[in-house]
Amino acid sequence: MLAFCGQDKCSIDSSGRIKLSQRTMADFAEQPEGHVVLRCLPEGALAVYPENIYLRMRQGEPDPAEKAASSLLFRRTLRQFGALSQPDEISAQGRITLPLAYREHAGIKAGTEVVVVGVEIGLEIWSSERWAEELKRVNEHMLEKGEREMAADLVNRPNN
Amino acid sequence: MLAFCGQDKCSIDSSGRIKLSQRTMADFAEQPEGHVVLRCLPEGALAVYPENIYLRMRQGEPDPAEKAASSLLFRRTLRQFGALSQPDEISAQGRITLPLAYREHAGIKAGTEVVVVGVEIGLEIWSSERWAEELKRVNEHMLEKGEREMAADLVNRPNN
DNA sequence: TTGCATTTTGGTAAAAAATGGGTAATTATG
DNA sequence: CATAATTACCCATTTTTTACCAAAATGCAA
Repeated sequence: MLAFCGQDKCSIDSSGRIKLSQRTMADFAEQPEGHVVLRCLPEGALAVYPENIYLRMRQGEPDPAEKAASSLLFRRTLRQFGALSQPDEISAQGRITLPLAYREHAGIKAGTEVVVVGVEIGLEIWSSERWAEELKRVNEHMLEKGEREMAADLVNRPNN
Repeated sequence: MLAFCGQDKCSIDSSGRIKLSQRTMADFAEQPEGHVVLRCLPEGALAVYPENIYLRMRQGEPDPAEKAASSLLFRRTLRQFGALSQPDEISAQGRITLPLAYREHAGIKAGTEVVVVGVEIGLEIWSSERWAEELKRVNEHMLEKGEREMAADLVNRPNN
């Protein structure tokens, strides 16, 4: 029921772990043994997905080995998913450890504040600064789109 | 499930060996044979594939002898795989020895740091510097793609 | 063939890092 | 304002990593 939504602020401890809120833990509770998949997003944040969600994202190339042998582009694709995704688990106490390489990708330093954002199919973890920028960007995009909608309404359907 | 993924930093000892992480060793342990194939990639890194994956890469050629007789291009392909791939094995302690010629190809000096990268069908071993460049390139590509998506969203579907 | 020197391999101990748990402080709630 | 719940920080334990050393294997030359 309305899983994975809202925002939570929380802090990263010195070994790179965050404690999830009760609500968030409940959303992941169905996962066997707390297994989830962590993924680096190009926009500079980390995503946490339930395993089945990730598998659906990654559903398959028919013959990856043969393609990898001949195509550099395809090897990059494998690299992009392989290197930037890895299994992780949520501990019994609701903590999740973010590997160093992934923290660096997301611009998250140990001891700082992060924002945990629900994205309906899973979570995203943002550094506070980047999250503020992202929110701003999304908002501006929507406004711009609205402007264009208004303009189009004038042009296309003047008698409506 | 989700084998060969994530990134690990580790160092090469003075005789050119690296110690794989627990997770990586487990991924190889699931493979039918203990043998692996080492391969020099044109992008300047080394790949480590389970033997069965490598065989699948190479089984695409129906009649290599006949082709080799007539095609220079094909002979170059055979050369590329023959010379730049060789069997290797992972020791009982999870260590793998990289031959000097292969290390040089990948720009890896003894005693330095390398990054072990999962690529879903196997591993890749990169020098730290080259991996940073490769990651940057992959990321910038994805970002550029994202920007174009955003732009298209404004132009194409104003009523959406 | 034999002895020496060099490289390679496996093991071990010290260091570093990850993990789990507990407690104090802060925040939310009645 | 008091109580309860949550959070974050800290410390002890365990695991993993790394660097070093010894034994074995290999190659070379006398």
